[in-house]
Parts: sequence; structure tokens; C-alpha cells
Amino acid sequence: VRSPSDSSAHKRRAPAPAPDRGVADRLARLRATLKTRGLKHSAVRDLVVEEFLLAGTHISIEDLLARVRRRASGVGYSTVYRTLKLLVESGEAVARDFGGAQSLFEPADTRHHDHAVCVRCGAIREFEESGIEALQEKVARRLGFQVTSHRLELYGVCAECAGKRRD
Amino acid sequence: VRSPSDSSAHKRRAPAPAPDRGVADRLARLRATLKTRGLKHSAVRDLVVEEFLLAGTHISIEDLLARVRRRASGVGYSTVYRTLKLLVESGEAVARDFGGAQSLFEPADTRHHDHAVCVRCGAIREFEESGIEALQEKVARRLGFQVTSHRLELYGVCAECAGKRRD
DNA sequence: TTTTCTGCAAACCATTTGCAGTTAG
DNA sequence: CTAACTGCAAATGGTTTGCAGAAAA
Repeated sequence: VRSPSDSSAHKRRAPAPAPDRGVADRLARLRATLKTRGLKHSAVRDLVVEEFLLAGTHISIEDLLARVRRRASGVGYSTVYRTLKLLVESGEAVARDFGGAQSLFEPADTRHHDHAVCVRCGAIREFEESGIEALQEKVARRLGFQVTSHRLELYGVCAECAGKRRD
Repeated sequence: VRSPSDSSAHKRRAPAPAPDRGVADRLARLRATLKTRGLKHSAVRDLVVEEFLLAGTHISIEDLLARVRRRASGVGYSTVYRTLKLLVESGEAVARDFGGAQSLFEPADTRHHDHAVCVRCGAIREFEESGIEALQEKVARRLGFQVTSHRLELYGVCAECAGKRRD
């Protein structure tokens, strides 16, 4: 029984929205975490983490491994799984399941957001709507329910796939 | 790649909130569907469907099988899986995944609703909040996204587990 | 009697783990 | 040197499927 949608994201100040911001920073932070736990730091691990951070968002183990193997062909699935698990445990990554077979991972220290998943092209767009959060709280009060995390996904057709705005 | 959270619920008039309402009715409807497809109707199938409908909501294959086996010990997993798949295909059931290992099934012809899942006791409470739906539409418009279905789950501690209102 | 069921075992697939050898500290 | 890392293969666990026999139509 896995904890559902753990949303204990780090609350770092995250001003710029650029996807590849702070890769070095995060790598350093992770390395510190490793030291704390008496874990080692290796070339392969670095490579996996770096590729993960460069990918930016919503990548599957399989895709990540493909990227990693472009730079080091011998790397195995288990190493990627193990490294991502490490990232999740240390708060640097979050695992998400959008109904597909495999789960997708994204860096953890972004602002809270929900997801819109295109059922045609698979694109995942993030969004934020404080009104929804407020209403969730209202519902929770009505039910006497203490919300610790939530999960909201819209499924449908994105603008590109709908043929709108074809620039 | 499985279709995510298919919300094509039948729009039958569903006035009474009683959980075991219309079991015979649904069984009859399903039987009609079976005939249409040239499928057969069998004692085991009936039993699985009946137990599913009696259970009311959010039951796992494993639990359903347990219930079924109380009345017919020889039934196998595959039959339950196959029967539930049939129910989903014919629009009588919906499969849901709340982050746990196995998926849960619920009857499909209920009103649209979202879920609040208690992380302590596992209880799943349904709720409805039209304001949230409206805001989802607003967000979708903003993104140029055509929503076909959505999924909203609150995770947290239910009133009972929080120790409130211990009657 | 023909086609669809059913139970069982094997197959699948994403993920995890045991093991023996490699490598970091 | 010692403990952690890595790749591989085997193990897991939920779900699916092939097959031979049982049961509907």
C-alpha cells in the first residue's frame, strides 16, 4: 500500500519559471543529502540525476533511461529505478500516475499545481487555480475531513491537438 | 495505454440514494446487453454481478472474489476480472485507481461525483461541488483545453478517524 | 453441436530485489 | 579495506490470456 500522491514539496523560493533552472544547485543539494545518509556518490548516479533534472518534467523511467543511455550505454533499469526512488525519498522528485501503465516523475521543488493531460498527444500542462483549492477546503469542512493532499487532473484535448491556434 | 478515468456514466434518473437500489433492474439491463452482443448468461456471471451490485461501491477484485466465494467456492480470479471488464465495457461499472496497488470498481449509473479518501481507514466518501466543476471549465478555457473527463481526489483524515463526533 | 464460459496455469509488465563483482571513500 | 553501487537475472504482484473441459443456446 503506497502513500497516495504525497505532496510534501519543499517550499523553496522558486521565482523564475525556467525549467532547467538550478540543476547544479539541486545536484549539490542532493549530494549533501547523500552524504548525510552515508550514501555514496557515483558517476552513473550523477548522470541519471542530471538527465532527470534536465528533462524538466513528467518523464517516465523508460524515457529517462533512454536519455541516460545516450551518454552511457551500459546503465540498467534498476539503477534508474533506484536513483529515482532516492530522489523521491529525499524530496527532490515526485512520482505521479496519470492512469497510464508507468508512473511519471517530476522535480519536487516547484510550486503547487494540478495537471491537464491531453488524451491525444499525451502532453501534460500544469495549471494553478486558487479558487479550486478554496472550494476543496469548503467541501472538506462540510465533510469534517482534514485534507493533507489532493489530486486534480483534467483529461481532454489540448489546444494544439484540437487544431486551434496552429501558428 | 489505458483510457484515463472514463466518465461516460449513464444518465439514468437516479432519485433515491439507497446503495442497493435497482439491483434486479441493472441485472436485467446487463442481461439485455449480453444478448445484444451474442454473449451468454451463466450462473457464475450472475453471481459476480449480483455481488458487485450488492457491494454498492468501491470494491476491489480481491474483495469481490471473497464475497463471491462465500456463495460458490470454486470461482477463479480470471472470471471476476473478465466479468468486471465486461461490466466496464457495457457501461455498468467504472474502474478507479486511488493510488493503491489494485483498482477499485463502482457501479456506473450514479451521479457524477468526486472522492475523499481517508488515508487512515481507507474509507472513500463521495462528494459533489458544482463550483469546482465550473472553475475547471474556466481553467480549461484559459488553456484552450477541451475537457472530456476529470479526476479529483482529496486525501486526508476522515471525521471518524480524527476522533471527532464519536457517537 | 457450436459457441461462449470457466478454472488453471502460464504469460505480461512495471517495479523490486538478491547476488556477485565494481567502485567510492 | 569496507560498505555502498551497479548490472543482470530472478522475483513480485496485479492483471491478462491460452487452453482444455463444462455449460449455455
